[in-house]
Amino acid sequence: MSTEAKSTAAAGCGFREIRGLVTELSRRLDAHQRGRIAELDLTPTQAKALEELGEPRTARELAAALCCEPPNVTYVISKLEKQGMVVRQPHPLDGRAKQLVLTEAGRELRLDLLRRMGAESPLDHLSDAERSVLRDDLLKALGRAD
Amino acid sequence: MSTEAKSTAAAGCGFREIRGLVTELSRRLDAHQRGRIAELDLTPTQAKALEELGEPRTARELAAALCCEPPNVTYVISKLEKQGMVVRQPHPLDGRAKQLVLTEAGRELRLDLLRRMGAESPLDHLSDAERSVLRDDLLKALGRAD
DNA sequence: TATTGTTATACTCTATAACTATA
DNA sequence: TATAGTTATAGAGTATAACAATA
Repeated sequence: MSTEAKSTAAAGCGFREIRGLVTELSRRLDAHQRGRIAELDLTPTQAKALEELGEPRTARELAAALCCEPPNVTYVISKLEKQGMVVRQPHPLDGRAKQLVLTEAGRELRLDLLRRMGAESPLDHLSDAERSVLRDDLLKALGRAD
Repeated sequence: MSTEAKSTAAAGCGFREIRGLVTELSRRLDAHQRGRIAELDLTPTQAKALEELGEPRTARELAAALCCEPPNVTYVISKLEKQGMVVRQPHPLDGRAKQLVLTEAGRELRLDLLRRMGAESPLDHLSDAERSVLRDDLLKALGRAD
């Protein structure tokens, strides 16, 4: 295709190639997860919030977990509340805060979600040994090999 | 299918752990690229378009490459055109279409971008051998090992 | 009649600022 | 005065529909 990228790639395997592979794998895993999430009529952010609410959290804590600002938590939680999946309860220790707590339906939905996400995966064709190797290499790439 | 979906996960390394590692690595690589892109005062989509325009493309082709709809190409290209990086030329074979062609400044910017993106990377601490192993594992995970 | 690119428009998501109620 | 959550509002980005020019 283009010649300018080959200077670095030619030596061994270059940054751009690995970046492309990681991106592709990431997209494939994400696509799989989005499929499971869509099966339950959830948006990705709703699903993330649902995952985080295994234990009650304040809006502030949830915002930190979701890496977003508090108004966005209000936005997402309001939708989940309308669907009857979560309720806002007064915080027992701080009258300003609210505890976001899953309803019975919310807990069921969360378990359903986690079950679906773990059930099948685009990595199923790998053997246990291959997965183990992949994990170790990823850890090494992230600079925290054991 | 087993009712205990985590039986394999608990034993070795599960889907969720690898997904998390791949996502983290992907985010880290993306963050690195966003840094390089921001250095040139570009948005990620502009950078992607710039990369794709190594050869002239029609808006339709660029939309396919960027996985978006044609109006969004108009949106992005109009910005790049205002910055003097690209021009819309009549297509030699189809009067309806337009060829999106980089200007001299656009070509320079594109090369600068590619050079910066390849210059350093969050994978620099890996040896050539380790990178090679990582690449092979990723290819295997993607189901197209050599 | 079909297709290319553009315009007009709406929707989603996210961010900042202002407001309230507690602390 | 500071903090938690909400509301109001604005911005970027992406989508659909309607349109003009061309095939």
